[in-house]
Amino acid sequence: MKLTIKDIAKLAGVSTATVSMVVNNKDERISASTREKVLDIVDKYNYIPNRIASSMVTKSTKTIGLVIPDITNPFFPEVARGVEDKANIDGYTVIFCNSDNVLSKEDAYIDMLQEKMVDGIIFTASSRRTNISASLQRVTVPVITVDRVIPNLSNQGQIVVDNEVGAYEAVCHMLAKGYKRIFHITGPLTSKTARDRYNGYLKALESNNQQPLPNHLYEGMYTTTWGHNAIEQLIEDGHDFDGVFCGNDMIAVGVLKGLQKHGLSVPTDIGVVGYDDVNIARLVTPELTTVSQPKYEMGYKAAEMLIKMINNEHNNQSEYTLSTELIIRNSTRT
Amino acid sequence: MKLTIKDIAKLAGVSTATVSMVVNNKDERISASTREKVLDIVDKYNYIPNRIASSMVTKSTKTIGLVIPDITNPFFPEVARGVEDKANIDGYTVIFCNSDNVLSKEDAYIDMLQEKMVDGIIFTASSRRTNISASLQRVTVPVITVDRVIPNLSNQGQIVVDNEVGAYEAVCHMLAKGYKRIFHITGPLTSKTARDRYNGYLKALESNNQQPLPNHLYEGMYTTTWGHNAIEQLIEDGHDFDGVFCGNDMIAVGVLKGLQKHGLSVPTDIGVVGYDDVNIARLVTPELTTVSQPKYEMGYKAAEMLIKMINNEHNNQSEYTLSTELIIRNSTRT
DNA sequence: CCTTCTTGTTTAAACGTTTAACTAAATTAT
DNA sequence: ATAATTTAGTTAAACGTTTAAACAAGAAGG
Repeated sequence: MKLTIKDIAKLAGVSTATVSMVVNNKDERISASTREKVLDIVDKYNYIPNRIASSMVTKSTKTIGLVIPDITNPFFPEVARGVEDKANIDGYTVIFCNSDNVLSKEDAYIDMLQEKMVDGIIFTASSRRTNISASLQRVTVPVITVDRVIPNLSNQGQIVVDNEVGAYEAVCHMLAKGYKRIFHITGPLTSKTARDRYNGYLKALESNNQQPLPNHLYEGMYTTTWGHNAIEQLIEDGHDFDGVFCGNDMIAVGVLKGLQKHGLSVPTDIGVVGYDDVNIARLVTPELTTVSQPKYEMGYKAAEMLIKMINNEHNNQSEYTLSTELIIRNSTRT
Repeated sequence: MKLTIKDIAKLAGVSTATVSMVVNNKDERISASTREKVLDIVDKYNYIPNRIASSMVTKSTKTIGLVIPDITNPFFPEVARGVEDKANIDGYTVIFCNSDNVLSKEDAYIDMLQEKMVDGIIFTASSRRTNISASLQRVTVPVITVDRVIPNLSNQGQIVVDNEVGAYEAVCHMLAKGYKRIFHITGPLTSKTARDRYNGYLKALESNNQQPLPNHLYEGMYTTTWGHNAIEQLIEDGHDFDGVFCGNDMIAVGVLKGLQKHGLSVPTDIGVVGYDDVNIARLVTPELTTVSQPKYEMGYKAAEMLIKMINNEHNNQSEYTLSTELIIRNSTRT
């Protein structure tokens, strides 16, 4: 039988107000003896306050929603962990939702979260989301978008990463190591993220006085399979190349496999650089040189910013830019 | 301004009961015209029902808690995804919690989930949890333990995997391929999981008329680092070996790296087998032969079982055993 | 000794739903 | 025409908290 505050009040011979005050440490005005009496009963009967009921009156659920494409994608566990850690520190709880980058699923989740009265939402939207939807329009709580921006959404904070600089540095590194004919294999250029990386690549070539090669761009998916296919294609196309800069690590791993299959040695013949620095990057052979994104920090900062917005300690339209770090391993020459 | 059911009722010129009935499709007794009138207003004003308030009266939050050690461990994202998918199908929402295998964190989360009135909990407990804690004792909702069992916990369903058979088959495969001196590198034997795998290993030797080698067991952590260290140690110890069966894939990856460093070729000189079949297994070189655990299905089944228990469609003390599958890749001879 | 403060506690309304019990009107049965 | 039944909707209590306002009793001030 679950005990309520009323039961405890009766057992302790006080009012529910008193019990409420002592269990919430709002007990400046409560005498020490009463406090102890109440606490004894609470302990003895294992009283568990019903936060649903408190939420009704306080209008705060201490819950935030996290909408990501897919926790199974190695990029997201760390982000999620960052979110959860910061949330937990501040007494928040995280509801997590996998949208598979499907707009209708995203919207359904947004509605669900609103119904559950979350205090705020952290959202990595599909790159196909070109404008605000009805569900998003209904959102009244603060939203932090991470790595993606939702056009026309108010009450939005943003966590972004400087992808252009990250890509720029990576490609400069390749050029510095003597790779001269570098191709770019990437995911869909519909996302700003992908375009920024591509631009960084182009700028690096430019500032090293190189013309981009003809047909230097292979656009596909963010998967190992695509990486593998793309490099096969590239070889088949008869291109003369000695480097490939990849849109993410999964692609790079596929590229590594493809090159290996064709007996091309990395890093001696060909240099390969990935993006993200997922755990796999350190485990493949050769270990992958890659641009590390601060995944955990992205999640952590997102939660931090969101909580500040929830508490009105933060202006409503703000942006936080994190930077990347080039991790040099063994898929590029030393 | 957020509208409540009262506002909608007033706008539609009906009672809140009527609105409630139509938005919940309990409207057999409502006339078509009234229903339409209400629905129009609901649409027009973007009414979002407050599920917190409903929960108060229905005593069901349609929320479940998921407590795992660490989403960052590549084993768990798939489990979590399985849970979330099934939960979502049935209209449940998932609160996720990372315990880092720390008992006090586990307990704190269990308490928190109870306070938030979750309808049930899915729990992968630390292997150090040898008995039921005060927090667990307070739990009144159903709990499904996955891959771990909590002694003396009532109202518990269990999802387990037949690890002994999985290990047995793996080691039999190695023996069949001609590996004769197989060592076992694993994580802490405090968990039943680890012990079952070890027993499977021993049984396989036995049924192939082999004595276990002296000092055949290296017990450490479930990490790449430990795998690497252990194999170094093993080599240093001067053991004559031609195979290693690993407690999980992370260890196996470390072993692969160590072997490579010492110029030992896999699978020709040495056979290596992992356990779990995390995504990395397919990406290392050589691709890892491993025992696949049905991770997604474990999560999915756990959610399914939990939801059945919540709806009292399932007996309270039940167990579901899933089986493993040996995935033969290139770290063992063909 | 009366008034005013202070301290400690209680009262009761409010939060936004659901739902059992009730009612009024319309229909059917007798 | 009246009673019984059906249909369509309403009323009001309940869920378990928090918290502003009220209150009672004792202490201090004049």
